[in-house]
Amino acid sequence: MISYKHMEYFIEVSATKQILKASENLNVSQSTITMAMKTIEDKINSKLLIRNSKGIELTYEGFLFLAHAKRIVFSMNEMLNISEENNISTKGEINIALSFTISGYFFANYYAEFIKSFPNIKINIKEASRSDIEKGLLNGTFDIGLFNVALLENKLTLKYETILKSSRKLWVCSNHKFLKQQSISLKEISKENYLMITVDEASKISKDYWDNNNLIPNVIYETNSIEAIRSMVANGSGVAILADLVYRPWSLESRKVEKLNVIEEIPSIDVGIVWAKNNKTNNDVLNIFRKFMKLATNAI
Amino acid sequence: MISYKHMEYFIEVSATKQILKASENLNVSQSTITMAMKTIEDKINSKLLIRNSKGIELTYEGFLFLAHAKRIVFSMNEMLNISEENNISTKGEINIALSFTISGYFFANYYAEFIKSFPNIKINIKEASRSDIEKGLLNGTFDIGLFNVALLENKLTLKYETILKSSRKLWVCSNHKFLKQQSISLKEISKENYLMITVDEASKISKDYWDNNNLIPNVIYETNSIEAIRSMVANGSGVAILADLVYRPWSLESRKVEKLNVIEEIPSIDVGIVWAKNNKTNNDVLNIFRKFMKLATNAI
DNA sequence: ACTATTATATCAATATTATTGATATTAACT
DNA sequence: AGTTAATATCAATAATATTGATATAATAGT
Repeated sequence: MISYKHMEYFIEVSATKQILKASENLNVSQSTITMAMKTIEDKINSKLLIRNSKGIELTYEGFLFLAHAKRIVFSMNEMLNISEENNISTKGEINIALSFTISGYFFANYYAEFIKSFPNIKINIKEASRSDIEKGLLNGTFDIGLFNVALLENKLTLKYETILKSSRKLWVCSNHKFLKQQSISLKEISKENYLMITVDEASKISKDYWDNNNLIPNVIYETNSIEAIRSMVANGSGVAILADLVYRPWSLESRKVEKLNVIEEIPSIDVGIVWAKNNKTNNDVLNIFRKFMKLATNAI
Repeated sequence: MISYKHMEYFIEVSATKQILKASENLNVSQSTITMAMKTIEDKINSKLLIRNSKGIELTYEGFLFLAHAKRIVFSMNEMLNISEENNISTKGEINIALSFTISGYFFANYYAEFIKSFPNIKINIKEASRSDIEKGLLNGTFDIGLFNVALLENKLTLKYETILKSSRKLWVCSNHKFLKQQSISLKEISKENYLMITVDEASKISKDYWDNNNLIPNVIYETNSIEAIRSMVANGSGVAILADLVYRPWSLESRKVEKLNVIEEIPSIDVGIVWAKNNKTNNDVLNIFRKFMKLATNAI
């Protein structure tokens, strides 16, 4: 089985361009490296190295493997240092503001894990509109905001990091004719009954991509409730374009909702963690929270 | 030694919350998992699981480990599929435009690797200003642009992905008094002789962060040449704020350049790969190039 | 054409590590 | 106190990694 060691070996071989030199740098025998390289190539099932009398060269697959290996070794090293962090006892308080969508469909899981892990950090949560969150961050009411940063206005005074991209798909009921098609265009969708979600400026974004394609959806219903749309889609009342973020596979009832890709470019929801550049709050605590959210959401 | 297997085990244990169930799902004995978990904890040197009579719970370290493990397993799976891609024989042509900085300090290595890996893809490279690149992408002259996307203007018609963030630091000579200081502020820098780089709209960005802090640098020299600045900094003629991207550890001469962090927030160079949404060029080729650049630059 | 040099490859012996099955231990219910 | 349902331990065994000695191959210099 390929191990962490194998990858360190491979990285050293790539760096030195010679199996022998790599083995010397790693304090193992040359045959160890030769064998290890062979093991990797067997498992990957493709040649990674071109051996010649001067040393080795990477194949394209080797180059790809190297990129992955470096990432893995990097991640591994971070893991090995986990024990040193030990900031579980950090005390403090953070005021967090969430947009409606983030609050309902994103934050709950992470919140539970966070308070379990950091019992001494008090989190105050408030739901607010994107513009109110931005104002609050700037006047110090909130320390951290979580919302769709595609809409961020105060780009000079607020900093952010995107932690999750969630693409928008077409939702249809389980016996919809679209399910038999290879591809679906906005033009076709414009002929269907369309359910418009209005929460968190979604209709503003929606207008943009319909306008860009010179089309108008046949809106039969407008609502702030994602659950309402889910039900209506499931029983065939219409279709909607919504982010994967708010999708839940159907559980209780028999009727299901299916997701389909749309040909045209539709912007994703970019969930971001936002803070004011000049925020003076206990920085340890903010850093822990930011780091936590990044790590948690990175976990594929 | 921790292996890939260990991580799969750990992920399954986290998912089932029980060592026994995990062992059944993985078709190994319960003691195998118990031992494997112990091996991991020994190597990481911290408890990852809280064992109780109902099963297990993750500690905070366990939660962090899980995030890493998932990423690693994901990366591993991608690696194992490397052999299937096999798009080395793809034929085509791409017109690429680079900003000056990217051309001189970033692209060369990747270019060599790319043409070696894809001998049947012809790459035409042109150096141009950021605004000319944007125009060229929109009118079809260029397929792909590489430049600092912090400056991107045509956000609606061009798409991009950031592939590298390079932060800006203060460069000083090796016997500079700043090297003895704990921290350096823009205010202190404003009293030094300052060397201003003007290439690729750098002075525009520079003006922004000096203005934001209500300070004016004492510019004694303006140049388009990063090499000129490097030499002048090295022999003590002045200091400069430049991106890590263009830093090279000194080699030939004895005088060196040192890099220091500045207290104030200074924007990074965000190297991005940019293309027109409506570009009709052979999409296989563009995808290969984009994927290649992402992978290559991701490799820490 | 020969030889010295500098690489990688092979292979059987050995060392290390992972896995197992049987059994012990533990904590929570009843 | 006894039952249940979980994890922990441990010595035997299986699987894997490493080694040292040796083979093979390509290149450069004469």
